[in-house]
Amino acid sequence: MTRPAEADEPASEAAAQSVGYALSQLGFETSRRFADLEATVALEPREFALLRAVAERQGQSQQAVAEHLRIPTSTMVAVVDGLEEQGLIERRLHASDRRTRTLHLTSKGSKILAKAVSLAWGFEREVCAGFDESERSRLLGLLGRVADNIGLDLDALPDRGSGRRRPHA
Amino acid sequence: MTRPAEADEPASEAAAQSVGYALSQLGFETSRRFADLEATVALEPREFALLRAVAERQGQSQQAVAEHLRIPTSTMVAVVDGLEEQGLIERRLHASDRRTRTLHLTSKGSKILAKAVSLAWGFEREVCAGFDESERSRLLGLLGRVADNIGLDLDALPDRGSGRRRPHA
DNA sequence: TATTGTTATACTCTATAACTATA
DNA sequence: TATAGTTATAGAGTATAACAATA
Repeated sequence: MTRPAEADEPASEAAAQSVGYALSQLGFETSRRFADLEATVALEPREFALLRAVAERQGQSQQAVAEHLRIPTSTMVAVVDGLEEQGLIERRLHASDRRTRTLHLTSKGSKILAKAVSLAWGFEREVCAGFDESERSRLLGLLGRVADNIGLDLDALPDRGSGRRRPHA
Repeated sequence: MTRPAEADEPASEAAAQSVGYALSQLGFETSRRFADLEATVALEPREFALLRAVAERQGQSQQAVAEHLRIPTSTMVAVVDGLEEQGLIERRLHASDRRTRTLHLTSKGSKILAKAVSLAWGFEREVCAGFDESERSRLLGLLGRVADNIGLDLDALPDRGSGRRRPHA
């Protein structure tokens, strides 16, 4: 970036011209929209994430999935409870270790997950409406460079620090 | 975008190739980094926003600023209390209406704001490291189109719904 | 003694609504 | 009666740590 770096540049003009601000706003809004969309199939984002994690390799222990998702086990219990009540996953006893519970997708859970994934792709199409393939990959490339700049691994699972974060403004 | 839209595309591969996911992750992370950075001058993001709003036109009523920032007046009180305790702004009595308090930046507040703005620009340079001017404006242009696609006005102040939002994953 | 999962609890953040003092 | 600001309160969400069963 070549933009001037005067410290006393009018703060009010910074917003529209700032990549950081734009990313913050877009991230907040896309998360919100995505959550609203998944609510259509009665899933919260983290429930969606959990379903995907379980689908990826069924029979994982509850703790293994919790670590994968980087949520504390106490939270994990509540999320699993909810999904089990909805009949989307089920806890089973581990073959040899009776302390651990393995997680499995039910057929209903599998159907809901398929719908949820479909919704997610629909959202992606909405986000990228009017982009041809080269534009979309260019955008992904630029975003990847930004991620590198701030040391974020886009392929990794989110590292939710100690909680909530608001868009800066 | 021209990407195929199969509903049952492997969810695990979606992440890295998805603009929505990338935006969500980047937005979360940039917000976090920005907050950490502003903490350097003992400011939270919304305190920074409040300082900017007051600086933009001093003497506004507390309520006017609250509406501008879209935060409930009860929250506003707490934020103003904090900034006043730090000596960055001060409440004054309105000339003619003794119910309202007008907000003013102190000289200390002005200095801190200048530092905070400088930090924000430094962060922007970090985010856009290695980008030449045309790349940066291309990125801003693409992000602007995404914002249009989802009906987000990047020039407007954030509309924080009923609270926290996590990156979808 | 260590580990899996569970429960209890305490904390932060936010918003709603009651309250006061003015108008 | 309406409005600016304040205070009180209740809810959601989270994490920490005590706990029970098993290894």
